[in-house]
Amino acid sequence: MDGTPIKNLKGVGEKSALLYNKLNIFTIEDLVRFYPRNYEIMPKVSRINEVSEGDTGAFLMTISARPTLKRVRNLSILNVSAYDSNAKSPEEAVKINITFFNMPYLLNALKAGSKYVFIGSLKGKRMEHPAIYKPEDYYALEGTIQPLYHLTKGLSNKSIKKAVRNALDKVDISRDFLPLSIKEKYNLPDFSESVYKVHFPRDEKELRLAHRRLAFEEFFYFILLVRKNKLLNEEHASNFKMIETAECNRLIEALPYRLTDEQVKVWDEIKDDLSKGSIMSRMIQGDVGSGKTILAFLSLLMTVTNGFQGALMAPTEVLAKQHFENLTDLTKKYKLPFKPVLLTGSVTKKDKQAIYDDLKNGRANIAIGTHALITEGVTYNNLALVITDEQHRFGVNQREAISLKGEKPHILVMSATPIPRSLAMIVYGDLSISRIEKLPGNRLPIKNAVINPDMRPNTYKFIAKEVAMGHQGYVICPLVEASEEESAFSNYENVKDYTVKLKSELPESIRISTLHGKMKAEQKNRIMQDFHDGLIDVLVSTTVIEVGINVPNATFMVVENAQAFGLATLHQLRGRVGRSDIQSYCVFINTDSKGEKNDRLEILGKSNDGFYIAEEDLKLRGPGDLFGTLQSGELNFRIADIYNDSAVLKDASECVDMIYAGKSDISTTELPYFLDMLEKALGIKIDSSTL
DNA sequence: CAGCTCCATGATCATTGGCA
DNA sequence: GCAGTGCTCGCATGGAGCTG
DNA sequence: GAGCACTGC
Repeated sequence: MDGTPIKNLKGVGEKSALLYNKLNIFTIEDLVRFYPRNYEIMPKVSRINEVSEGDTGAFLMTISARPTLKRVRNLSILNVSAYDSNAKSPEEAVKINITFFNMPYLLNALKAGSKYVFIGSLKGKRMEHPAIYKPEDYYALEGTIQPLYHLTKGLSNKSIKKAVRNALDKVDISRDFLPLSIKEKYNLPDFSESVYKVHFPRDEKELRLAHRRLAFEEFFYFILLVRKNKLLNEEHASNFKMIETAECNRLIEALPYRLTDEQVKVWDEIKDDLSKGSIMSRMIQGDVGSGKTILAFLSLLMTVTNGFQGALMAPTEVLAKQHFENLTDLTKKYKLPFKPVLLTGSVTKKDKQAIYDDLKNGRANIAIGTHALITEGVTYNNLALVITDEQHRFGVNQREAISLKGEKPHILVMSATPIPRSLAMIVYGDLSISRIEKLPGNRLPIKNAVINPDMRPNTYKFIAKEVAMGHQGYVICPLVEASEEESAFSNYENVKDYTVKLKSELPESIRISTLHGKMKAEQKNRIMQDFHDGLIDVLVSTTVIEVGINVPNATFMVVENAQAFGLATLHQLRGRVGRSDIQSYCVFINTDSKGEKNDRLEILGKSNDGFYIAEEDLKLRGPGDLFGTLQSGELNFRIADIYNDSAVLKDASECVDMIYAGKSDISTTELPYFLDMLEKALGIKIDSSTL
């Protein structure tokens, strides 16, 4: 393809090249593969009275007089009056007023008598900031789907669009990484065509097809990589073969609780992996609170007692510190042979050096920290086990990086991200998966209720009752404070007003406080601390309540406007209660008048199992719900999304399976080319004798 | 905490229509 | 490399939410 | 008005 620098494109000079660099675009190819973030449909031109109040429309208007320009302090205001160009006579034409702020140059651009298409929403007979098109330009765009790109300050959507168009003309994207037979089988268009159409589709059908094609390719190569990792690990004997040690059993016996059957089962699997002589790559999936951490500690214990080192990586410093403290406590309490060090970004250089030394000569046998554990120049004496907590930040490539780092350690991944089983098997295909589905025995399942707004009084009574029993709880609202203007969210409850409301609804003795993202960190911490110490009974909050915050005495949660949240978020939120042996409750208030999203809430009402919820959630999605709902944090693909494109993911997986099973229809003529390409482009080797 | 992107917002007078 | 011309595209600010 | 292409030096 084309590695020519972006600067060589017409219209892109020094300055904008730098801006493109900010978006990670350096070459023309990068630009061409800078896929839209979303799309907009250009409305068809209509008459004023054909569009209902508040909706966006396109109107052909004639400017009736030279615009007027006013200044108020630093604000320049431009008013334009225009009338419907299609009216039989100017006298009876509908007149509207259009306002632009801070765009004084339009004064001379919009000439009296000339016609333009304005796109915007009418408020009565006024519009603010419509987009302006010359009629002849707009008729070419009418009804089309236009791309919306990620921007950076200084680059407009328009300029990127233009640059992409140029680039598409210029660059040669005739290469195609998918063999013909596969394309035919799965009905996938050519690469070049797809790239073009994902930017500039003629209609939705074309867009979907192009998107599917590109997603397929992305998944396809991803899965090949995963597969390669899997083989790599299976093939190689481990240098760290372990044996079961008495210490582990001693710890299990000494713990104040018993491991659940599932935990025992997973522990057996881990022991087996570690002792059988090949490299372990295992993932433990389990909801928050399912008891993964103790299994991680046990694995580390086994490693240490075998005379090796272990590392535990957490996604954030805070979590790393928590792990470190927990492990240190455990070490003291049960006299375990751990000699842990904490290694995070904020450790000073001097201390770091000492830690490096300890790890290198083996004086420390456990390293706990963030990403820094593997990326920086840390060397270990005999690192045998790497555990990563919260997989999602460490993709396959990192997994590969870990195993490439000198001696290949065993890898254990812990994840609380509930991914439907069917998808997990594909995406984590290089890992053996263990699941912990039941919560530890002393935890009672949370009782859920999905209710209508008119049940609120009962809810308040319920809150009062719980508090009277000495319990605490949360009330979650979608917004921080009321927005002045009406918008899609204006009907939602907000933290500030709701606190006031609750105070009046509940007995005065109940201590209510608020927490939201706009507060200073220090203030937030204090409130969390107070809540933790039982000085607050009810905490009204947005979704900021820290993940990992653990207040066992919190037994109830009320979620206002529950339908406004995603299932995953709600499930995550609910995880804040039910953290002890006291019965906990979660109330979802559904204020959706049409009752449309009830399905999703019903799922939550029915089950506390994150995996079940994820599975059902997936079923509820239509084939390809809107584009542009990128899951954050999840395995990030350029264009594909494992949820929205789950069908494509399955196709691609099946396709790779066929290839490995030697059942692919790749013709013998293109096979060598395909294998060659795989190896050169991606370093993936497939033994051609299996094909 | 900082830095960034996205998104909504931004100023009146005058006019209008319903109701006491 | 620099100066001059003519082209296209162009707002500024603050809160919200995300990431390093 | 900023950036850019293009021209002419």
